[in-house]
Amino acid sequence: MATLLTIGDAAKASGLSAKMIRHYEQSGLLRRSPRTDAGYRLYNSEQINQLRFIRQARSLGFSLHDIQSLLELWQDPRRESRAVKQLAQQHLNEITSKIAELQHMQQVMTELADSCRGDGSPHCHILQQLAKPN
Amino acid sequence: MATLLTIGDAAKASGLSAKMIRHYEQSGLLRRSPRTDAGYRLYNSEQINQLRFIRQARSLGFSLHDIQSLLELWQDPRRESRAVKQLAQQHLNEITSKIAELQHMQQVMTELADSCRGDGSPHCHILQQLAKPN
DNA sequence: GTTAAACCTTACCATTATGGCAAGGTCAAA
DNA sequence: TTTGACCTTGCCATAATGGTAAGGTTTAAC
Repeated sequence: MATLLTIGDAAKASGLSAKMIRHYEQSGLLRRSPRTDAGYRLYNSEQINQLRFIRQARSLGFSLHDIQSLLELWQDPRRESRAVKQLAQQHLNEITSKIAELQHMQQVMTELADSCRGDGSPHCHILQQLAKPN
Repeated sequence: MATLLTIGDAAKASGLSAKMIRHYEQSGLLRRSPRTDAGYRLYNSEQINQLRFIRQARSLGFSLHDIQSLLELWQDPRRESRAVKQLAQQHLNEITSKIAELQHMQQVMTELADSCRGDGSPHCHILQQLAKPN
């Protein structure tokens, strides 16, 4: 039984918002979905799987652009896993860079926060540091 | 000697782009700067210091919204360092959250990447995992 | 059978920080 | 005077998501 879901139910089933599902369709990530006579979008289980795929990839931080590639690879029986792994590795590298950047901020911010009394006096090492010419 | 710089030189002196300096002015972060008769913006050393302050706060990841507060505190001789520290601590918490989130992605992505052969075969654990109903 | 709630549709606006481009004015040096 | 390097404003774009508004549809209750 090809159960067809409207967008609200598809959203619940996939964990995405209806708003985003429409957006993905409009930006070419998803094919234009079949409609009822009234124009309501309808989703079958295959499409729900695709939505879940997108949600999981998003939760790993993949961009929609990368997800488009991942979807194409997923649906291509002649793909080479090399291509998938390369995308994954690139994304991993970006994640690692961002972590490093944030950790640097974290370190400096921790030092700054520790060096500020945080009381009723105006003296504040944080502001002093930010104001330093450097 | 109150040396006055045009926006390009102010940009070089502060490490910001001219575009962003204009944007900061337009969004209310900076007071509208004095102009020449021809309408060119002019910056004195105090304003250059303010620009540097902004750049350093940006490099620590503070939002422009927070920077507005920091600038106000900086310029208020009756500030309480408590207020500054609170902003810093909040920002630090956000950084820490983002790091945690990214580290989670990093861990999952590492496992996924490791589980993919990355060769010419179509078999790919990464795609399998993304496609899993979960 | 009508009505009301809960859906759905599209379209537009907002966010955040930054960059690009275009059309045009200004200034300085050759 | 011309030219190149500036400056101006204004508009558009990015990425992913949310909000709102105006209006059509479906379903359940009365």
